[in-house]
Amino acid sequence: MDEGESSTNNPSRPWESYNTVFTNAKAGMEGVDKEKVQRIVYEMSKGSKYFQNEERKEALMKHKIEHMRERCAKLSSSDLSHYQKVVDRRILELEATRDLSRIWLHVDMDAFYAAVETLSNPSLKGKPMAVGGLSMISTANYEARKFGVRAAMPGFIARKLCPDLIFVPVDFPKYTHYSDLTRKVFKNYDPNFIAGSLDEAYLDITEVCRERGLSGGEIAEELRSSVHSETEGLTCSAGVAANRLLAKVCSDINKPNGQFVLQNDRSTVMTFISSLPIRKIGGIGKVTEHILKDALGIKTCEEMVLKGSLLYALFTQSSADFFLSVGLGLGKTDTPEVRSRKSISSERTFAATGDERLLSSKLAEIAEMLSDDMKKEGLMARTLTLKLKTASFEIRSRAVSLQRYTCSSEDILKHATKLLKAELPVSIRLIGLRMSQFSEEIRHSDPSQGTITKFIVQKDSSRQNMDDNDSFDLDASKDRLSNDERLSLSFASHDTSYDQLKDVVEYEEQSVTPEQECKKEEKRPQVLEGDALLRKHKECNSDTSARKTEVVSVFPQMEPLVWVDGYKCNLCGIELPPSFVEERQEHSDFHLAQRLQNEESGPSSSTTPTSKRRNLGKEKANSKPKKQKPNQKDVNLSLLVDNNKKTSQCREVAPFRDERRRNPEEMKMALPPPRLNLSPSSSLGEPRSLPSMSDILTSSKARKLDLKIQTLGPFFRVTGKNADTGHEVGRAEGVVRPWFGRGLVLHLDTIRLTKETMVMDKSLLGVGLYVGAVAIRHGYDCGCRTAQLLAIYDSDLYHSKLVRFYRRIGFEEVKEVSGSSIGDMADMLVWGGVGTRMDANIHHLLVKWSKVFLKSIT
DNA sequence: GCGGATCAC
DNA sequence: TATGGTGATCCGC
Repeated sequence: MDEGESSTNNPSRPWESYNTVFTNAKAGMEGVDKEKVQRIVYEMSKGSKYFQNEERKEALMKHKIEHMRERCAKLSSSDLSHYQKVVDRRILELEATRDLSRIWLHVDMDAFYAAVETLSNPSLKGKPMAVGGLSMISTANYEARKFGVRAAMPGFIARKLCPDLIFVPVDFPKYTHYSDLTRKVFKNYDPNFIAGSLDEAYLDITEVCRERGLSGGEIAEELRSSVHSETEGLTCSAGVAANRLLAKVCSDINKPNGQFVLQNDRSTVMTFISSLPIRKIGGIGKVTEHILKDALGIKTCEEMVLKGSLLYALFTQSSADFFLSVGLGLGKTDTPEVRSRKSISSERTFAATGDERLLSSKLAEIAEMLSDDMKKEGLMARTLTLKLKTASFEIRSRAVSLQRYTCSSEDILKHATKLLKAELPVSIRLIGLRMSQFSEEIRHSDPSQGTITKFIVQKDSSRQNMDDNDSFDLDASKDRLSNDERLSLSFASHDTSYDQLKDVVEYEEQSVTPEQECKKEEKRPQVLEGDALLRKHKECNSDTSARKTEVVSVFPQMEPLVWVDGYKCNLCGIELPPSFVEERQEHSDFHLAQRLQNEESGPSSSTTPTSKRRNLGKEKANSKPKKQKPNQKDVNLSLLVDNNKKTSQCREVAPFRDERRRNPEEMKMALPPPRLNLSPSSSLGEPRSLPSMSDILTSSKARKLDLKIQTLGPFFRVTGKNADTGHEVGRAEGVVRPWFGRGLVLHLDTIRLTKETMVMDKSLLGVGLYVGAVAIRHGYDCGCRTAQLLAIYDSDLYHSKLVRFYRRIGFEEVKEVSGSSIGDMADMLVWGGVGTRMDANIHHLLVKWSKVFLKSIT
């Protein structure tokens, strides 16, 4: 830790001596051989998993600081003068909120747990003692602190520092009892006091002071004395100041068994705050302290104001506001609303293990504990978070939001198990479960009950095939092609207003022999981030002749799909009654997608929904999907059409394009207002616009990624190639089509990433995001509002990863297609499998991604 | 809404 | 031999 500064006993700067006290003598640590403590702690930690993790975290912090420095160095003087204006304005605004009319008192019990234990066992008095165990110490008494023993220190290290240390196990009921005694006292001074924890509280003593004509200091004396007698001997320290933030700082100054009063006048406050080290402020911890100190040279609260322009340039507005108000000595003065809990959790540490059965049983125990706690509190919640600490001390969390509120251990365990399985195999030393998003009594309805409005279909739409629908032509405004022309052109380049797309490669230009294609077909690709699965790198798709022929042979088949006898698909024989309008449309899509697929993967592929892995014939409809090894699968999504449909009667043929969206000016107006929040990546508060196709492509080039989009009528294909090797590393394909009254929908059939992706970009969102972004932007340019997909459920592990991946790039789960309901049947017929249907609002996706793509071009 | 981090006690 | 549990919040996806 830092060496204590020279301690001038300047009464107006008590924190300086306090600071000395803190490093040297706080809580009886005077005379501690800091060097020796430091050395022993280091010796005992060195090389351990814990230690390694600490090193990792430290490196991360250094990196953060370095990054902050770089950004700081890039700020121009005009940037700074701009932010200085922001600061000046903000200071005025904040200053206007300053309230010096309240008197706040912060009470903090001295070494509370240890003191209570000594109270109930006087023989401990005078002996070094710690509450806790060999793994962790909660509190140490003053005798122990002389040896350097401190709270949050592992017991085995403490014992090394102080071999005679007595360990007393924690006894919360006992502490709660004494805590209640203190609170009875607090209540006499402020019935609405805020209990921070068992051993500390904030009291607004303004009224008591006024009523009794006593100063804050006098009240503090009296209160502390009262606490001492009511608890039969416990001592506490107090701080008195105009707001809670300052009072908290003050209560630490003359600890233990002391108090400090800061007068309620502005200049006293400013003097007090000016040289106060930032670390003394609640909310500024080790990391923030380092970042501010090492990157910006801010060590004292005063410098928060002096360097305010840097803070506003480099941090979010809310962070900068906080820092600035700290620098001004401002803090909360109101009596806050009663805050209800927002989550409840249970977690346990154990000997690290990777044994699935052991972990399962741990998980079950924790689910049980959590459920019990919830029942005791009468809580129901719908978001479950699994927390893991790996053997290497890495913390992971995985969450799901459930359809219903629950507190049952069965529900919790069921979903927790899913989450856990998705992480295996992994060696774990801690499992935790947390529930949040509580139900409110007011809202009794099930939040999951999205309106599954089923519109009654009165008339079968006989036009199921998009072939006869001109609105699918992606380039309706110019040189519309006849069917014949389309065929001869094969996958024509998207006309594109983006020069970056000029280099679109026609399939004819590609050169891979059918032999190569067949060989490659055997190889299995790897997954995203090495975990998920993938399609092999360099797909068989690159065959020229085969593809061409395939295209020619496929597209002529795109005559309208016919429902024989009104209900039977003429292509595959599947039966769908006329009332299943949407399912029929999706089924039709399936055939089209399948053709596209065949065109790519060769003639050997079947063309019916009952083939390949999407196969889930009627006879298997209720059976569990076959488990496959992850590495045998593609990352494969199927985009569904929007589910909220109207009857054919209501149908309007949507214009192919929403022309409004083609107008850049109007497009801007449709955007959300620029964020006030000056986050690190926002440049000078300029309004953000959606990433254009050019933005995406430009940005991708910086990553050595060549993106191309090809279209054929409503179909599109996005390919991403490694700019250096020319190898394909990812692709997305699908179809754009109108949906009744809903405009156009982007139906993405597949997104695949190859093994090489890993080499190019370790980021999960890297190549996949770019490929997806081009597709989504394409959909946007076509006027689509919605995109949907099906994350195929092949195994717990794989499925969960897939869903998580799509969630991270912005899709949301719509429903589970599990095969358990009649409604699922149609989905299964269309998609040939079970899984999770997910969708996304295209505009939202672009907004969400804008930073990624706009950042890299500025 | 999710996941990682930070913070406090 | 060996480094906690609970809850909140913020930030960036």
